[in-house]
Amino acid sequence: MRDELLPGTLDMLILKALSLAPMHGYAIAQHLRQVSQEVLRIEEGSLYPALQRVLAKGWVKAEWRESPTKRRARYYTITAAGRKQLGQEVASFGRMAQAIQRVLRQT
Amino acid sequence: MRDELLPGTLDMLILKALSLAPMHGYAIAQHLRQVSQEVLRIEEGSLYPALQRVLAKGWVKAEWRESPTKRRARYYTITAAGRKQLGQEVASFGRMAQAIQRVLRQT
DNA sequence: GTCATATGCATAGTCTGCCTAGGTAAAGCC
DNA sequence: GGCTTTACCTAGGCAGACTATGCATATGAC
Repeated sequence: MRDELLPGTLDMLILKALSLAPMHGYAIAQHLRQVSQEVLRIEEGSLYPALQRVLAKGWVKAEWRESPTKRRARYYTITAAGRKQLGQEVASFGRMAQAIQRVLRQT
Repeated sequence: MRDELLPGTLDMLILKALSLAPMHGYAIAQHLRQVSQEVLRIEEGSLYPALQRVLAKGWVKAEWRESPTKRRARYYTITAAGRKQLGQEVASFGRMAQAIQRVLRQT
């Protein structure tokens, strides 16, 4: 088990964050960290490759803008395909997590 | 997201199964599949390398015996270190799963 | 008898995907 | 000027699950 993340869930978490509002990469990491109460800490070396992945798959669109702090930032927006993918991943995750919980509850 | 498993949880699931009773590999796979109601399907190419791993780490012991079906089978028994590891992994998984659920519940 | 199926173990090679470690750069504060 | 924070990115490595394959034995169907 890794320390910061359940492997395989990163794309889903990114899509979920973007389903609330368009965000730039750094803000996604902060959002996840905050909402998860510091449990999920997304490293930059994980985050940016993941964003390239979801971009390449057409689940998000990207656009360069200026962040509130005046720096250039790449804003990502979830697409319709991305929302569909998100739904599937959430369902799949729920199924898995429940199955694992069933195993762990056994006595 | 892979189809059959949340990556990173396999060792934990194996240790959990063995914490109930010593078992051979094939039986572990069947047990997990059954308890999870067919959701967790452990492929043999995942299972046996995983058993080697937990064996190498001292979390289980192995012993050749005869299975109820008269075939030779390698029975695994969890060790004290294995139980400790299991406890840590369960705690860690719970923390992660809860954090992810918090993210997914956001609106 | 033999053929299929289920049981049981194992490895080689591949691929995905996260991590470590590095680099760039601008804004704000002291 | 130097430090911290914000913001992006890539190269290289490594862990771990998957596919594909091979071997062997017991049981039941035919």
